[in-house]
Amino acid sequence: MSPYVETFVMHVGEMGSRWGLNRTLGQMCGLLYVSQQPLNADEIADALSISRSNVSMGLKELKAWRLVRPATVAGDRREYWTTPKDVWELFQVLTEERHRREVQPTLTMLRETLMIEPITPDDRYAQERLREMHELIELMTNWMDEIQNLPPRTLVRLLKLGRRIQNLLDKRRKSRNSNQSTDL
Amino acid sequence: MSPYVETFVMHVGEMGSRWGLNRTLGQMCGLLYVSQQPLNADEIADALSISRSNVSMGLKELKAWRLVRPATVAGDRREYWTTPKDVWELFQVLTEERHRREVQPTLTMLRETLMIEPITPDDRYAQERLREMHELIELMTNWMDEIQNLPPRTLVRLLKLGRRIQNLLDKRRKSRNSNQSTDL
DNA sequence: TCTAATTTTCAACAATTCTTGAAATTACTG
DNA sequence: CAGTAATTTCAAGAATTGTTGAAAATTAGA
Repeated sequence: MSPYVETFVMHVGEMGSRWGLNRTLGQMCGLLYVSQQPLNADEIADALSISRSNVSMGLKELKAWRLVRPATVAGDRREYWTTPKDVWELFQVLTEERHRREVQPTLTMLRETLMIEPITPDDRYAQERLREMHELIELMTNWMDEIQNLPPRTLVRLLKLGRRIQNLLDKRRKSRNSNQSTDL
Repeated sequence: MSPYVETFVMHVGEMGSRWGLNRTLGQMCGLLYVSQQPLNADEIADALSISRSNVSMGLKELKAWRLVRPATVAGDRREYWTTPKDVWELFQVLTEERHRREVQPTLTMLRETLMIEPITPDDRYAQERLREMHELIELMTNWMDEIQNLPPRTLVRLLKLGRRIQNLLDKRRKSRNSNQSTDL
């Protein structure tokens, strides 16, 4: 690894644990992301100075994360690997997977718990807190589902708009109030 | 803890590690969130069956996360604790803190690395990947900064709009193209 | 079908992270 | 300004998580 690449790979390694992966997974991802050519398991092990079996396990996990994909190199029997190279795609995959692991289970738990009838006043208070949390998560989840499928160009427009979104929403509300021809 | 509360607290404990906290921190947060009254350290230790010193360490970390705040109970010398009870506020704090821990360091590293002149073709390719990643993160960061300060009601409107945001953006672009009176 | 290259599995070991009780510190109260 | 209540610190041990080499399984080609 060149020093240039190494700086980056070591950093994503350090961050890996904060992103729900771990150090090795982060390093592997980072390395594959900045490598022009797909790499095979031995090359990864070599570049990161980790064991071949660690790479095998790491690839297995990264497959589950949909962060790596196989690539074939002509005339070579070994499997080669790479990540999506489009940051938007990478970001989308990461967001979806994190949502699946970090949010979905909680949503399920909240739905189930909210079915139970609270008895004591304390439980009724707790239920109210759960209800509000459920509402927020459901709102965000639905929004993400809808947003994910928009073309990146639309998302960039939204991002660049920033807080000016408020003007747009205000304007929309005004026109919907004064006029029946809505786009809803 | 009542079984009702316990279900919830144990769940957020399990999820804690996926949210950048850990099991105990998650449990403490969950417990305080659904408790009508603030709790003191002994009550927390008791409810979660963990040691008093563990609670002390946990509170220290949760303070750093801005997820707990002190509350005074009249006629009691001990410190009492609670979380913000508004899910929107809770969500905002969690998002800000996670951003600070999970994204800011990477942004700094990318900025620094992008200052270095790549020599080899491989390094130039790597730099291009870093540049794209930097652009995306910066865009998202700026957006979040702007969005965070909007009133929750505006955010709810945006969330409920979902993918229909595209219509709105299209309409805006059209009017800006055909007409100089923009709100930009 | 057999062989050799490659990948995966797994149980033992290593490293990291979490938890604890005891001691130290701080903050009240008489 | 003691004396006690409450909190924090810290080093040792417990639990969890990550890493490895050896062996098993798989695969491709002869």
